[in-house]
Amino acid sequence: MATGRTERPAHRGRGIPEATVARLPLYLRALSALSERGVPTVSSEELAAAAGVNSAKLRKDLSYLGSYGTRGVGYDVEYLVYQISRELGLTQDWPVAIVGIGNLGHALANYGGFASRGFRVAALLDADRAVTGQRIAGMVVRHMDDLEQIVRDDHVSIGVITTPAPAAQGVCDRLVAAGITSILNFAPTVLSVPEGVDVRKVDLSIELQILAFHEQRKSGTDGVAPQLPPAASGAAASPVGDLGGDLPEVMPA
Amino acid sequence: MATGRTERPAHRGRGIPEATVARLPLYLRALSALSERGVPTVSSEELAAAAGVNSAKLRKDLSYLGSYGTRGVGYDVEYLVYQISRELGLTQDWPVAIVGIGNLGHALANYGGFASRGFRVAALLDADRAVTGQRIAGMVVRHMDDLEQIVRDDHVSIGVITTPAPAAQGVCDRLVAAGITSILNFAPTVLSVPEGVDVRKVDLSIELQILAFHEQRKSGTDGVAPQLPPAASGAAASPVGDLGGDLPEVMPA
DNA sequence: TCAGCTTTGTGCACACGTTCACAAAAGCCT
DNA sequence: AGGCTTTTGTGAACGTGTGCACAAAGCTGA
Repeated sequence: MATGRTERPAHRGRGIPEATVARLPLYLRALSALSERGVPTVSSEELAAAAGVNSAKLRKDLSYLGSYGTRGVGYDVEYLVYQISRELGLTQDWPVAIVGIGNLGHALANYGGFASRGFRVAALLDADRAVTGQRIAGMVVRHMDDLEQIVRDDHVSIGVITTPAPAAQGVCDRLVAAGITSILNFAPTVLSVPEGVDVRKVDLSIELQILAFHEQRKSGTDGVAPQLPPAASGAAASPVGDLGGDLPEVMPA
Repeated sequence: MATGRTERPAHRGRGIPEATVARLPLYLRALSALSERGVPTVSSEELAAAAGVNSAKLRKDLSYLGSYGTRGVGYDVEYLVYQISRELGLTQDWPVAIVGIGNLGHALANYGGFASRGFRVAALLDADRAVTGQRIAGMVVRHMDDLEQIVRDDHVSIGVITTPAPAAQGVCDRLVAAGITSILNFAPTVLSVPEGVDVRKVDLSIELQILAFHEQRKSGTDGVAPQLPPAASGAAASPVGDLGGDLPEVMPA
């Protein structure tokens, strides 16, 4: 690599691997705990254990940020907290808007973890007039009609979608139209967004299904239902009793 | 996208790659929607679009389950729903216990998505006597003291931890001791478990931090804070405002 | 100053995951 | 029947992520 006006420590050049980015918050959390306990320095071995990864991976991850360790000693806790925070962009304020104040939205509004690390719930929104106006976690729930204005006035940069699945794409479109480029989606739906908009999803149902898969493997209950004969593939009727009947798409609001 | 990750060798003998397993629920959801609309067959292209992946990946994923498609035609929707359900172990019942009935536990207990696909909330548990005895979503909240008995009697196979972070490891240990080998952890902590126990985590704070990282990149606000001089490394005060003051561990319970 | 010990940073090899691109299969039409 | 069209299933190339193992760097003590 040559031309780049790299006024930065080595690697910062072009991009930290995505897998590394996903682990930085883990390291940050472990470091914060150490910081609170007044621990001044930590070795890659110790920090890795606290974060639940192996030490080589941790060292490689940190090396993408720069050479912030001291050989023979370890890493300075406070300094590393700062460097990771800066890299993740947590040294600035991130106003968040939660759209869809049902059970989950309600829980998130009261969620302590939200307020930390630079994230701040700037607005609660809902489309239902029976909900708007209520006070939750010290905030008044606003109506979706005000979305664009709220995003603009409060400089909201991250939208959290906790609506029922059928409403999610519509909400997403409005958020994007209002200028938001980062979305955290709790609705069990695939959102389509234009290039440049980041969507991350948190999907309870999917996590459970993955667990079920492994659980089945473990209990050897694997083939409980005898492998259905490949039979006439074109067969019309669902081979399975009811399973086809299918679920009500989740989120009873 | 939730984080989680179940560490595992992956392609073990007759195994399905972990990345594929994580997508099967997505396909299943898309197929269920098609099924409801009465669509009889679907091409890899269409299904891939509905699931938000590319078609080659989808075909390869499905090929791990077997050859369930018909060239020139596509896949039989009902049949594929069954095959994926069976592979994921959703043709059987999975009783779930939710431990920690704070805001989030409460929301999950009422969460419709839980009930679908073979998952069934079998028990709600809490350590606080002020909470136990309450009825939530038609169920009585039981005390942690009854955990072992409940797991045994109701054949609970999956534990969901929604306690404050400091309590999570203890709860986890008890779940494992009671024989549970699949845990979904919402508490912002790294859980350590013995070999053979699967833990997946859902961590709101981490997801937000990952979004913030990308958001920062996009808005070019990157280097706002000037590179802190390496300075006296042992510096006491956290260079960042309050960041160090780690979060109040979630869930005001 | 120098030997000895600790721990980082990273080159390298390998495992895993994604994408391309195409032959083979299946249905359809004349 | 045979050619044409569609679409699957998969080999192979490529990219990303992981883990080992070790040289280099820094500290400590004599």
